[in-house]
Amino acid sequence: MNTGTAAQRRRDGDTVAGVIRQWQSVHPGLDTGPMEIIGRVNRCAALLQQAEDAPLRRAGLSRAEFDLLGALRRTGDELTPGELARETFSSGAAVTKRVKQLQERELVERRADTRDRRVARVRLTDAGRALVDGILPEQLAYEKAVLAGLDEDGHEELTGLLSGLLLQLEGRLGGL
Amino acid sequence: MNTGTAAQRRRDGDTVAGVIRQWQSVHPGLDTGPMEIIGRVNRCAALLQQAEDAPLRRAGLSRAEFDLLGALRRTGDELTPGELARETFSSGAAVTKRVKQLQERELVERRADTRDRRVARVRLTDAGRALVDGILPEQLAYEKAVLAGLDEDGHEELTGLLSGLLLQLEGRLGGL
DNA sequence: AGCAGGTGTTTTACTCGCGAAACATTTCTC
DNA sequence: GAGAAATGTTTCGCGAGTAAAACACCTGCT
Repeated sequence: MNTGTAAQRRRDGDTVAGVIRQWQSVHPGLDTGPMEIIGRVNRCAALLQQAEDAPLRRAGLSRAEFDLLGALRRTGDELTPGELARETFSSGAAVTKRVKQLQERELVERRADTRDRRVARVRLTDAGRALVDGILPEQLAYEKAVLAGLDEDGHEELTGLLSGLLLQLEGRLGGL
Repeated sequence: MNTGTAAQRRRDGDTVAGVIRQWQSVHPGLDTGPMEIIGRVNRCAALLQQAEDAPLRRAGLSRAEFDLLGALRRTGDELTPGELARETFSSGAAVTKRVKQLQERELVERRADTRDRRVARVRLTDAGRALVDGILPEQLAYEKAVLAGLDEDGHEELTGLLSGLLLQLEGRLGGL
């Protein structure tokens, strides 16, 4: 005897489903449809960050610091504080502080731009590059393990759908 | 002439696609597959929070405060600080502080439990309930607008897939 | 050239959240 | 029923992030 599809059974089983049921019972008319997706995106992100913060802290880094180092690593080049702020979604002031600390730990270097003396140029040291290259595969391996519960087709589909959602969000915010 | 499926065009167009390309060009061997999903989940969550924080601040609330009020509202009952901490994913100390502030604004009340004098019981005032009931539909309407870009079937599918991912994450973390 | 306004970065002052320790009360154990 | 262990909450000290002001430099106008 089966009470529904596999997707339905999944959907009724996570914590977000419980939250939505609570809202429904308190506010019977409310359109809780969006929560089914948005609530789950938020909760997934929160749990993922929580899980990935542990190995980072073992390496002596906060997530924000790792994001900064990662941005430098993947662009393969020097970035200015302003670019780093945009790239890592944080304020300029926060970047200033983080760069100072990472510099003291000799993970990044800064030099003055010769053309425009307002701007600084930040780049990874060899130690900084090595640190990122050591941590990143660990993170990816953990993520791969989490995703192993979904089949191949699921990955494809999920990627496409999330991409659509993300484009909506980026377009909508970019438009303002 | 068409260069690929709609999903592919979407996938190549968002900012996460650009980040992944950067990693690939700097680390050609790396298995960046997980980023296609995890990276997008994280970015979606970040943009959503950013978008939804604005209306909250207009109402004089932080996201954390709104989460606390929301937990009280949807359970329909009194909660202890400990329960609120678990429900809102934050530390007990943070809950203590927030309750104190919300109490000063007369959005929540506290009374002592008669059975167990260690525990406090926190509940919404009428003003607190009205505030949540005013904000929530606004949030849901915004979310609905964002999701309007995806079709009906997309909602169903996305919900099911995210739920599967979330179950993995909750099981994995719960097991530790 | 000189200065008005724009852009990039840092400093300042403050808020917020956390972990650890302290405190208060209950529950277990003998 | 007295002490020990467990449980629930609050206080304390600190680190991190923000917004706004201050600062430094560039650029275009006259």
